[in-house]
Amino acid sequence: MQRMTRQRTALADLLEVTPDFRSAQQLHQLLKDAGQNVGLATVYRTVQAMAEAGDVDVLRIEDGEALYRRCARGHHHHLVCRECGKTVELAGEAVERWASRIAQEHDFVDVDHTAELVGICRDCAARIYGGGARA
Amino acid sequence: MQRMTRQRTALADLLEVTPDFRSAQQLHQLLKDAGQNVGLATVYRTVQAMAEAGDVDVLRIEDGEALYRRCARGHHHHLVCRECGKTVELAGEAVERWASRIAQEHDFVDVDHTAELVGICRDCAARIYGGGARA
DNA sequence: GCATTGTTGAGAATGATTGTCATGCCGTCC
DNA sequence: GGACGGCATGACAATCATTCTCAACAATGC
Repeated sequence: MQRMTRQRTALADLLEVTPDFRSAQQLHQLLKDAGQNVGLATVYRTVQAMAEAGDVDVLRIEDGEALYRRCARGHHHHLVCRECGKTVELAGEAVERWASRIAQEHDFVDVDHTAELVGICRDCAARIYGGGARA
Repeated sequence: MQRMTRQRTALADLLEVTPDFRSAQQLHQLLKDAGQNVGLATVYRTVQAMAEAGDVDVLRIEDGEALYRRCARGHHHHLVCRECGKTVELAGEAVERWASRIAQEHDFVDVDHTAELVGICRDCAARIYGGGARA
């Protein structure tokens, strides 16, 4: 049984109002800043349970650190701004089709796939490149 | 300038004959087993340099550990068997088109993407599922 | 050969994540 | 309302991949 504790409520509430991907360490700090003391181990445990339950998405950045974010149920992908963290959820049917076609072509079964896009959003591009066009 | 040292040669030779993704720790152990003592730090440094140069591919497994593998030059994706590690390199033009279309739709620039497929190859499927069909 | 300078390696340091286990609190039953 | 059983918590230790440090080393150019 999943008990609804103060800690889990606090973390769920925090994720509800946090639009960007955050590490477990960051979430722990944010809770502390908000006066909600929640143990680091509890943050890790809870966030992992939520990931398994499909309530949050997990993203691994370049150095292997795990980032979490509240997400819509169901399979989808992301487009993330590497500057500000702004995230767009993608249905990505084209990717599903590609993955299943490749799997068939090579006689693979039970094929899962990961597909993430990382770029720079319009606002950050304007700020960084001074509004100039850039491919 | 890049000097050709005994250590780099040994690592390059090892990667040349290693078809599957291996962690830096594993590569270090394999070198030791082969009588080629190469420091762990050197393995990490060398493998990272090779990754930057595009001579090896990097793959992050679920727990964040980095795996390396000799690869063809140029951008491509992978289809990996989660049982035996068998790897197929994919040109994946469909993914490139999808990524660039999504980037345009959302006004993102400088968009990189990752896309990896993980499944079970025909041989392993036959071994595991007893040769029966399975989607 | 010899100097120059990038490279190596042993071990310490880092930092995220996980394990430990006594204590605490939620849900339940009375 | 109050007791109880057991999952949940948290402070801290432990783990483990990866990076750092820096003196000793060895390619390369001459």
